Amino acid sequence: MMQESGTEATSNGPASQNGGASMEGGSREGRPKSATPSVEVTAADLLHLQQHQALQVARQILLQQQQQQQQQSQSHQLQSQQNTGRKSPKANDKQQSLQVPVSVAMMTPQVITPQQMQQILQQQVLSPQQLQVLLQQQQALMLQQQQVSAQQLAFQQQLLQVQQVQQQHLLNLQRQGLLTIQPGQTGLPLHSLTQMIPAELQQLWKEVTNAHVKEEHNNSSNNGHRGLDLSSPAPPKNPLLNQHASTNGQYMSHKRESTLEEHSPHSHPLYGHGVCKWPGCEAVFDDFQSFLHLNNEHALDDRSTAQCRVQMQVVQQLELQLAKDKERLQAMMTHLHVKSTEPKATPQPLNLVSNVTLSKSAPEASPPLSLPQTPTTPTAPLTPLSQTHSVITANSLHSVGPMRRRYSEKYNMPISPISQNKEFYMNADVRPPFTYASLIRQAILESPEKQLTLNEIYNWFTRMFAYFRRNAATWKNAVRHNLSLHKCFVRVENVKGAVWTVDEIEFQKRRPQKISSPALVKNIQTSLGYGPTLSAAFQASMAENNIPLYTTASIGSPTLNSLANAIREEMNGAMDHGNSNGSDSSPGRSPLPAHHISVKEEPLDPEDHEGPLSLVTTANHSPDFDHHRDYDDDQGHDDML
DNA sequence: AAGAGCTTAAACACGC
DNA sequence: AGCGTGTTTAAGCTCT
Repeated sequence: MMQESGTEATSNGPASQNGGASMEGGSREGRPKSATPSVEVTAADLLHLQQHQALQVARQILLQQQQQQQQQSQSHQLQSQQNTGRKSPKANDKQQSLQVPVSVAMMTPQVITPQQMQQILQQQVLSPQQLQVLLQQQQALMLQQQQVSAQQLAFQQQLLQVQQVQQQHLLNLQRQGLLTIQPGQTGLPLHSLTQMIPAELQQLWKEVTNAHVKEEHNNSSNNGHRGLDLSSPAPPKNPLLNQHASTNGQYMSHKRESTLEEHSPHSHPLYGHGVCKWPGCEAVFDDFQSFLHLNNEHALDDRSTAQCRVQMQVVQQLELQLAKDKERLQAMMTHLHVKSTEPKATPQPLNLVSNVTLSKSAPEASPPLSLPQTPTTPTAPLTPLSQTHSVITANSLHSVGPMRRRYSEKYNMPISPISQNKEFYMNADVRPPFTYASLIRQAILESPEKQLTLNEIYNWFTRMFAYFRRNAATWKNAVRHNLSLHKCFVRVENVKGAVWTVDEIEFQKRRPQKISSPALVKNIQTSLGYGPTLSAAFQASMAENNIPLYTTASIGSPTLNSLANAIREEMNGAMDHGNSNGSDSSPGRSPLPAHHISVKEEPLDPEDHEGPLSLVTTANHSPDFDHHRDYDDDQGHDDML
């Protein structure tokens, strides 16, 4: 597949200068050497990610299906029950998945739980057809077309609401070039997304659908494979279905119209400021009447369905992220002993605190810095932004990312979240946003004895970062180079040979790089971008936040995410000045060429003390990768040369 | 524009 | 001779 080529290119050899690295690194870094167009790579990677995701989803669905099958015998009985008691029982997963969205949407649109969303999403991710099939099933069961219609309508409404929230994100993404959706072809990306599903997924799908479909639908005999083909309109299997399912065009149009009508004149969730807010569609309409294009352009079809799915995913991710950010905020406030004026979310603020204390150097605990005020303020603004972060799964990211972004390192703030990052970097071929020095330090500090042999350091790199599983010659050379170059790394002769240790004082002395406001602003702008390829900053922020860019779904979020991060960073930066510490080191060149965003993350997860690097693992308190610095730095020596 | 930090590449030395 | 480990130097970038 495309991605393959892209990936391969990347993975190629280190031999050629950056070989693989160059592609990723090169392009990302904007180095002249790499010839690979970053854009292409990005696209390919995205696809790759999408596939991964699709596979996962497929597996999940398969499981669900299996469960369902087991319950098949009961299904018939349940079917009758469905008509009456929907809320109840989850006797039948499948049915539930089908009904949940609908029924829930109708009653309490916003109350849909993540799980429900997930279910819906999963089902849909595979294919719109599946959704349709499900709907058909219901219909067949109910034999009440009206009901079906109502359900779809409700479902759509739900989707619309969700979209309303996320709409902007998608648009931003598009602007960045991540999504090349154009007004006319709103759904292309999505299509590609679903269409790119690998053979493996197809098989899975077949298994699932065949088993399911055959058993339940005699007439659907050969549709099993269709699920994947989102691009093609779903062939009507069920007469009833055809009426609306295939319709997209008309039947749904009617429905949609009614939907529109339901909204007060000139006000529709998908219509704002004279622009159609449908994801990827920025069609301009002078008047609300014209906006009826919604019925034509965004009727129920594969494309729209796929978009809805994506949107749902986005929302889901955002919800998760929001929850996280709330937690983070709470933790921050708790840590700073600031009484929150707002009702914040969950507790568990301790995390942050604990982290701090954990850091060995923490002692100096850096004065919480002068953040005091920040916390409160940020809340409001951040909230919205924070939503952006999509919490995605590690694997989803694509490797295109820019390599190192040191931003986060610069500031003393603990960087992001990370427990997830850990996994993220372990699985995603994404370059961690830290300098080699920082990574090496981390590796050493994580070791029980705070010392490692060169080979152990290598192993740590490969173990913790998928990115370092290739181009060994390149990064190993860099590791050695850094060990020798930086005073902070001390070689100690050992019985067995030599081991490397870290001289924290020296490490802290490293000159920190701060990002001035102007720069920050600039970064933000670029990241918001309107830049062609997904801005490095953007990626960086994602990486640090653990946000994989995965699917197009998350698409929109990143932008905001980076913005949010940038803001946070700025705040941090301000504080930073106070305590300069540079701990962090690393300024490495951020590979992000022109734009970077300094993403600084804050501590969010308790577990993650560290930034992206956080590696994980270390379950033990990691030596504070970042915290450390954060706090230590204050010591005063700082650097700033 | 200069200086600094970082990454990458590469040459070279040493020891096993 | 080959490989791993270390050290250095140099070039190219980005950021301040």
